[in-house]
Amino acid sequence: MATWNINSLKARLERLLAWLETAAPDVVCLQELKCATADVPTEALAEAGYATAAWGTGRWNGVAILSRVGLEDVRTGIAGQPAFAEAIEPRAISATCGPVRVQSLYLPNGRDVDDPHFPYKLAFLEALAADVAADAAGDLPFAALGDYNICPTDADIWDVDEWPGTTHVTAPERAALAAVEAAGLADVYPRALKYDRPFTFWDYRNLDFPKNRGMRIDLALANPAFAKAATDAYVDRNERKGKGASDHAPLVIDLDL
DNA sequence: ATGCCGAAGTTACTTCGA
Repeated sequence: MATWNINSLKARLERLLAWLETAAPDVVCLQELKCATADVPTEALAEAGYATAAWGTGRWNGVAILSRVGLEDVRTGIAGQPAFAEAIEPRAISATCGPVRVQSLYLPNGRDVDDPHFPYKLAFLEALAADVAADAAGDLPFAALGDYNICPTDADIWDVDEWPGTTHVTAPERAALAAVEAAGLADVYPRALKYDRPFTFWDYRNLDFPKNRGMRIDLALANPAFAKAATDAYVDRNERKGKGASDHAPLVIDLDL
């Protein structure tokens, strides 16, 4: 099982297909497709062995679930999902893949604490907390995976004092995230493949990746049945290397089900 | 080696991301 903000499905397709072959995940949650549903390369993914459920509207946002173990009961969006600029954005999709149910999430960035995008982010999290409650309490292994655009603690950013903006680390965002977890989901904390902290995002600018100026903002929030089945979790930082990389690395979770 | 931002709509520049 994996979650990965690929920052454009079209631009990342070759790397995605190569990664699917080497990492061989059964289920992958993708975010930031940056293409419309009709433009999702479902045939190429099918040739790689994966069924695809996707929701995208164009150049921004977009989420998908890839699965080679079944893909049933697909649902787009979340209950009570708030709109932004009068649009319901493609930021959530969920499906049952064999023995697990997963939700692929791309939370709003927030932009700035004074920007309308910030209360939108908090409202989205509030709706999410209610949306996941039933699955969180259920017996079926369930996880809400994706780019939450929040560092849960100060340890989840290279240096909180250097963070030039104010979003991603504020108390209201962390409280809203805690409310999602309070619905019955636990943060599946991954191990780092290098250095001591499992960052999942490094900005393209300022040599942030070579200097390991990263953030852990891609999370897997799991219900007890899912968390109990997790035997390992890590961030595949090798996928952040080289030309044509996404600015996020995949978060991979091994499950024994 | 991990290397100084990238994607996409539109067409020279803009918006967005975290």
